[in-house]
Amino acid sequence: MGKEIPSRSEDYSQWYNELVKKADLAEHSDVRGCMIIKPYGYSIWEKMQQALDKMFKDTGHVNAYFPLFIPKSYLAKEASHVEGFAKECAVVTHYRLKNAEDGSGIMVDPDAKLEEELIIRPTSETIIWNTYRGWIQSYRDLPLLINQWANVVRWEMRTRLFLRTSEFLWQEGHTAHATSEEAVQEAKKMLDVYTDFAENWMALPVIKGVKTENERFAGAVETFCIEALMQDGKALQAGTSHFLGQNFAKAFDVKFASKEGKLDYVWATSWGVTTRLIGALIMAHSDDDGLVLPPKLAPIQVVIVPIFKSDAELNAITEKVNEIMAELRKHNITMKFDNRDTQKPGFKFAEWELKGVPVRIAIGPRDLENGTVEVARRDTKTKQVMKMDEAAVNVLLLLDEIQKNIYQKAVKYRGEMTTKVDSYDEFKKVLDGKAGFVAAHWDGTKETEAAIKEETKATIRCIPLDAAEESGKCVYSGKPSSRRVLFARAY
RNA sequence: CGGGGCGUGGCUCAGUCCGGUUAGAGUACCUGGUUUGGGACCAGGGGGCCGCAGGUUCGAAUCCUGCCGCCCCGACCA
Repeated sequence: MGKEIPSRSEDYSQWYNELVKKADLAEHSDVRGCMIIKPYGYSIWEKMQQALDKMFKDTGHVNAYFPLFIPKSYLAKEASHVEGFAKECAVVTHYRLKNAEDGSGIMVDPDAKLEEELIIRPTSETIIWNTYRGWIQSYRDLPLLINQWANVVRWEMRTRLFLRTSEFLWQEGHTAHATSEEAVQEAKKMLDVYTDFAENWMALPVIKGVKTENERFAGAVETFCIEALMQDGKALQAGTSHFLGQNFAKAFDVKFASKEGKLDYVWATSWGVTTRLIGALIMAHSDDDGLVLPPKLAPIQVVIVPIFKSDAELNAITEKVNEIMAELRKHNITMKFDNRDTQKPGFKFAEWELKGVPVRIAIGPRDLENGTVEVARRDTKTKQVMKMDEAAVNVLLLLDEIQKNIYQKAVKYRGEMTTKVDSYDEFKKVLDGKAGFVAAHWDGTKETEAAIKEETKATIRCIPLDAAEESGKCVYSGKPSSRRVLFARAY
């Protein structure tokens, strides 16, 4: 983009919006709060889906699909669940339109009112648990490990491309278990899967943790999460995994006969990640020139730009390019040979950098003469000339190196942006100054958490799972605390 | 729903305070030519009910009234 990443948060929002549009990822729809994901943006989601889906399968899960519509009465069955989602539900009340009698156009037919309203799913726990009742009778039916890829609708007041839209795409896993321990283990296992995905695919370091009661998912006993840090110093929840206890089993009367012949409610988990991850990817790695995509998720991993004056020259280059591409294709590298004659090389360089393609190969007459190619990497913006017959193998190594490098860069940034503080003054100073994660002692009460949120807009992102025991005093109340929790302003 | 900002060719905007020729620029687009190792240049061309409706005026993008829409900030949230 050739524009510096702004540090002020409003400017950062605008910069982000501009980047999303310029890189051809998505745009706002005319439909309230909805987003159109354009082909380039969607192809990143497809890459994410492929990787995640394989991880789910490898951990024993299978895919299924449940209805978009949820009868209102289902949603009402779990008290805290309905309370959590009631304010943001889209509701279907009628099933037919008709021509208005006064000729003013089309109108909702008042005679076509539904007896029971249907809610467009904001999440599928209720309809799935209503279904599970019929699927589970015995311990032999357990565990039930199902995932669904779907869209959901939450009527958000304020939307942002990818980070929060009225409709979004996600995957939601819903599992049923015979014991509490097994369910907790499942929730933690899926948190590990998300962590693995974030760090090794997205090159995004995350903190694994537990949510406080205030931030817990509506209907969960415990919410685990991964929290990431964006380049403007704000935190982003990148994924959640919930231990639901027996809440939904009780609400939907899902019992099983144990080996001992006793009847008991089953134990549940649910877990999900969304297209928000694309937003995370953008905000974690982009630089002044545009997107920086980790090679493992880049829809195009290598772009090849020929530099030519004549058709003859292009033909000679194409011959060499085909050899390199054939070699790379053996390793399942996705490539684009940008042989358009309508744009100049400099234009193409800038365009593919904006789109975050990790590696660019340029071949011109000079290279044909010397038997070389120019290889440029997106993350460091450096380039080197190398022998043509070594290009393929070097590019493979380079892709790995880029993947590691952007991860390391993000780790370093997060380290610099995580501050331990021991007083409330310091706490506020850090939040208003460099921002980022603030590790502080907290007395464990809702009231303190709410007061801090009210005064500073910072929330407890999580209680890190690996938080060391450390006695201290709550920065707000001065009461004793046994470990630090992570605060931040968040998306 | 509150606070701020904005609506002018596809996009980004100037012009509005202080009304006055045919409404401008950059960019994108089309044609021709020269170019091509970091976002090309020259020449020509097409494209506007200035958000909508009403009012004031000899005359409105500009002033007044109402409405609609969008963006940013906050409340809500993945």
